[in-house]
Amino acid sequence: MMLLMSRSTGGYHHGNLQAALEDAALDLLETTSAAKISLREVARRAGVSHNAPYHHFGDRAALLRALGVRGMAALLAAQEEAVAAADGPVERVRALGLAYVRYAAAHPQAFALVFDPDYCAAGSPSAEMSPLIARNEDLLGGEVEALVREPGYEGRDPVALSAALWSTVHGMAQLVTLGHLPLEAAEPALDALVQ
Amino acid sequence: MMLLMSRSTGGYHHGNLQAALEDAALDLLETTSAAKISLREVARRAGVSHNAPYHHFGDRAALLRALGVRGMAALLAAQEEAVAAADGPVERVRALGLAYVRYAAAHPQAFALVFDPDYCAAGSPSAEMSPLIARNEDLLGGEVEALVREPGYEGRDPVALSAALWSTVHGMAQLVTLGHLPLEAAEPALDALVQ
DNA sequence: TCAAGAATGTGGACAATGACCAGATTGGGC
DNA sequence: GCCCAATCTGGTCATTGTCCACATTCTTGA
Repeated sequence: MMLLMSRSTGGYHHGNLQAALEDAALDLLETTSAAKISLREVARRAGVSHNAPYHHFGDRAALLRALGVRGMAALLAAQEEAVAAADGPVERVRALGLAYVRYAAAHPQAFALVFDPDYCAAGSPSAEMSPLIARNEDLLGGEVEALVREPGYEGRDPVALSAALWSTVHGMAQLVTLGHLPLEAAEPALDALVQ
Repeated sequence: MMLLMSRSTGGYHHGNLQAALEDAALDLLETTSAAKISLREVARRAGVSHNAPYHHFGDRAALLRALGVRGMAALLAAQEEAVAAADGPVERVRALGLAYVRYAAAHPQAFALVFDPDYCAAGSPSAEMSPLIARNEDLLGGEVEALVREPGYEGRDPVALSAALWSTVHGMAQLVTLGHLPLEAAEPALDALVQ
């Protein structure tokens, strides 16, 4: 019995160190880039020895990969929520893109981690990451399928259009988080393509 | 006399260590991400002690910033060359975008470094980086000015369109270098927006 | 019930690294 | 020709990732 207890103080055993480490690292990720997060600092924040994390993550990269999965899940959830709240094919695609950009702007380090090839390489995604990526591609693909049946978009290749739209919102997210583009410029820029 | 000598062997003084360090680091950048490049390894490759680089670069980040400037210059040159070789406003914008993506595909680590906030923050660009960024924005902005006078693009806001196109090609470059999008998909995707 | 044994924790160790210091070597300007 | 600044060297230190041996606790099965 007593699954998933969270007795976080006192005992020799932490109780739920895995989640505590991810939480501590996620906290650090609010203000620090993934490259600068040290496993030892995370362990210190969780109140355990510098070696305890190795019983839950094979190495530093594994912890960051787990954070990447969390970030991807949050990014996907933000898009799904925005799509569900929007009316009409054009408006749904617009909402999806804006949600993508806004998530990146709100959590720049987490967003960067999701697409950091040092930890989350697209070539060999983790077992947890793969389905999230697939769901995201399906989400966008489905909305674009509906879009190309709208007047003004008929006859466009949905595959090429999906790739173009993903590129656009991803680039926007990058440029906004980097400071090359103000967040307020994202919406009019997106409207310049999806009017 | 004898400015810029390059006596690279023998003497206690290298002769042109600054450039040699950048070259060595640039070599490493062909196969290794910026985050994994160590100053000591660069010094080893240049055949000097682990401390020599500090006489030419304040710290590790300064060396990587210098590489970022080189990368940005190369990215800009690739675009300028492509634009000069293309005919007509639409075709020039297309060529510019493809050059951007192709440069990234050819030099993924260098491209990533140019936009790595840990080294090349957009908020406080170095004195060498600023004019390059400005030139790149002018280049794109000028081509888009010409584009919006073309049939099919009249009346579009050139500022919003510039931001959108930069976002698109930048996102494409990211997704291609990350492996989320095959390079061959870039051209048709770009054509889905700039037909 | 209670004794393995698996999980999970601790501290110690080691190599690599970034950064600083003092001192050696060199070269150009007076 | 001499001095000073630029350049390069080795030494040192704190931090980090990772491995090892060992301690503690939980669980499981006889």
